[in-house]
Amino acid sequence: MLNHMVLDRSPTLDRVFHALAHPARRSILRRLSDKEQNLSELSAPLKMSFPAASKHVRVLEHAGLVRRRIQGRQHLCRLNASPLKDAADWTQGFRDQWEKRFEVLEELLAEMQQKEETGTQAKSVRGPASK
Amino acid sequence: MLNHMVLDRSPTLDRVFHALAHPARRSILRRLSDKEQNLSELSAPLKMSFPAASKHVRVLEHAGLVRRRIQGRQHLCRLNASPLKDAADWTQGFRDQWEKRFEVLEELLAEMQQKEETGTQAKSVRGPASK
DNA sequence: AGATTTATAAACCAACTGGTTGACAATTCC
DNA sequence: GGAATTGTCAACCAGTTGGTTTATAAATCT
Repeated sequence: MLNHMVLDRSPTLDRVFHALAHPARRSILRRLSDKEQNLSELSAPLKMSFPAASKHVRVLEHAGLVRRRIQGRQHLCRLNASPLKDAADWTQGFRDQWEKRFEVLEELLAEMQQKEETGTQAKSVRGPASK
Repeated sequence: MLNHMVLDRSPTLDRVFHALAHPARRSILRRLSDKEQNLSELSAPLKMSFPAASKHVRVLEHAGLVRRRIQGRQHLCRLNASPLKDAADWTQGFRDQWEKRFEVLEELLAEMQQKEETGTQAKSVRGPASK
């Protein structure tokens, strides 16, 4: 456990992960990675009312993932990806874990080869695995 | 926009990101990356009742991040990190975005150097970048 | 057998989410 | 000036979250 528990208490990560936990908001982020867009454009493809979409954008804003710039009657939104990096960094802290299964496979393979080499005697060719 | 909107509609990602959006649950995951632990051990450092901690573990389970194995009266929990990889992959899709600021800086730097080299004549030194 | 440990279940609660509709304000188009 | 576009706000609502407490079940210890 390299990181202390206190590092998991991060209101920022709370907000970012929560923001990512809704498909509509992920869709908005995706589309913003292309180009700046106003609320009407962002809400158009979503199957919900305009105010609902507007709320989702606000959630993204509060998570620091979206910045808005008002120009006339339009609110132009652009992506701010740096909080996404924080989220990515947090999850990457577990990379060893999800790669571990390869280690296990390698171990198993090594074990099988080991047994094959010492092969000739019939008994104990395949015992119940390591444990 | 390389990925379609439909790819953002993923109940699995919904559950994983939602699971990560609470500090207690992130703390649990962290501690499980060390070793298998039962519910009492997991709940001990959390400032909440045992049933509350138990509920958090269940949320992690439903997100596929934790597997439990009952042994006597203890429920031993272990981490299953593969859904974390999915989350990491999703966020990594924005890596270009949060690295873009460096590109901009590099461009700016290049432009400044350009101007310094060609010194005397000011115009048409660099058109607007690639795109 | 009785006490302790480990965990679930149920009832309850306040707060928040995610959606709706309707009214309104400001900007831009004709 | 009047109409259309863009967006906010407020009220409302059903469902979920995140926590509590109390009661209960099952396994283990003495």
